[in-house]
Amino acid sequence: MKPLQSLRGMVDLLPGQTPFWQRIEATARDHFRRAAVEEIRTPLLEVTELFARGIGEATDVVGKEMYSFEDRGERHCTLRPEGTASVVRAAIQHGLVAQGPQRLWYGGPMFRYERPQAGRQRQFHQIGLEFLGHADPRSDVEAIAIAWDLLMDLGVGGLSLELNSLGSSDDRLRYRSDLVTWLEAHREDLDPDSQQRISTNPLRVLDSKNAQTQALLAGAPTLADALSDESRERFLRVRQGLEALAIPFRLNPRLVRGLDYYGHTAFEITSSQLGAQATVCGGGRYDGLVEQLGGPPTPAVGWALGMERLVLLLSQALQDESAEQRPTAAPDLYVVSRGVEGEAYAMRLARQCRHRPGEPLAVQVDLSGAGFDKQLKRARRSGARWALLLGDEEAANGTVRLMLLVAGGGGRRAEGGEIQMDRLLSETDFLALSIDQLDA
RNA sequence: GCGGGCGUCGCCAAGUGGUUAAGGCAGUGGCUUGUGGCGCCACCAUUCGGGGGUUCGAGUCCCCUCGCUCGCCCCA
Repeated sequence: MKPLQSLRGMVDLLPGQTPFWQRIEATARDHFRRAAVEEIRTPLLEVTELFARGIGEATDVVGKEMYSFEDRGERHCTLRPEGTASVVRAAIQHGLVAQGPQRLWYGGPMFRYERPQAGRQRQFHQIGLEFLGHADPRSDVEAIAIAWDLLMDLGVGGLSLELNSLGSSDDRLRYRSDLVTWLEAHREDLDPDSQQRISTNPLRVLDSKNAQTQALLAGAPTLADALSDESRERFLRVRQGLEALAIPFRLNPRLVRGLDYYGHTAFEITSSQLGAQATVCGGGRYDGLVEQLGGPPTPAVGWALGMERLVLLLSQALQDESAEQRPTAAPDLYVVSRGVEGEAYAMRLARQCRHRPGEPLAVQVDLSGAGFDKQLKRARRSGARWALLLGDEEAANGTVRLMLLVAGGGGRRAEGGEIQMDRLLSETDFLALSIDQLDA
């Protein structure tokens, strides 16, 4: 029988990886809690129309990247390609926006049918933040600040924040026609992709990666010049807000978001260490979306960050750190036992250690029944600080032999001592014990 | 959707048309039911991602396909 495989672009996270994910998730949770942002969870599956209307029919995401199908009730369903549309839908459906401004975050898998490459999969994971009902430029600033602080706290270096204003929808409409006029006049000098985009999505020509096109664009009308006084003032206040918080940013007049719902503030946090898919976090303002999805007119701002890309950066950043600092799931205690009485004693003791008053220990019991040296070898490899050695003798007199497994000289060395069982269970600072504090 | 590179054991990896597919790590069992980063012994790919073809003979050449990977597109 042929072994089954996961679908293309669907990735398993093995135990060696999950500690990185847990660290990011825990840090994010903590930052959201401290910023009074509440969690919302929405279904992975939504009606297709939500994304078609929310993200935009003409976008690549909707046009060719969605996992869409009909369910048994002939409903048109889509595995969510992003989180914002669902959050907005849920907020409208449950009348959240009517109850005042919402500060929400979400996390979980998203699905886009794309060709996998570095930092891009078909099932990928995002953590996102959405502020609904805030129009003040300070809400843009705070949203960005939360993302920035979170990434800084994770110790991911080499990041830069790029910022732009897309203006109001009127600004963009006006600019769009100016730009199309200009692009048509220079059609011959553009790369084929960009020529194509004049009719499909002219703003995207701005962030073309073609060097010749980029050089040519120096003479094109800029979005900044097309902004109304009001939009300009708004953008200024966002920049001043970031400066006041000492968050460094770089203005990028070419920064254009791919989803239709963005306007005014648009930003990306990118890393130089990621290859082609360099954006770790992206977001901006989307004042029209709530209304477009059938809700009351509601200003909004938000962002999403890509977990896979962040994990990539985090594991790079931690490569230089010592093994001790890297996140692992190593137990505190590895229990080695032999003999009928000893093995029973081990099971009992392990359970008691896991429920120790004050300081429960993470305990792994060796269940192999192999010889002591084999079990000890595994104890060393488990990464545990201590090994407990239990046999019938210890079971009989209520002692345990304790072995310190310390790092050093390229491996883990063990030094032994003895400790009474009640002390093992009551010692308040067990994990900090050193070998000479043992009973024998 | 388009282009480049690559697929030999869980991981790393030799092999480039000739008979039985190196080796290392990990794993399992033993020497050894009782002690320390060991050591020794044994086991661990009827088969080289899959399918066709060329050939007396294919892991090695050709075609298709699947997958991985990097880039384009796009995006987080």
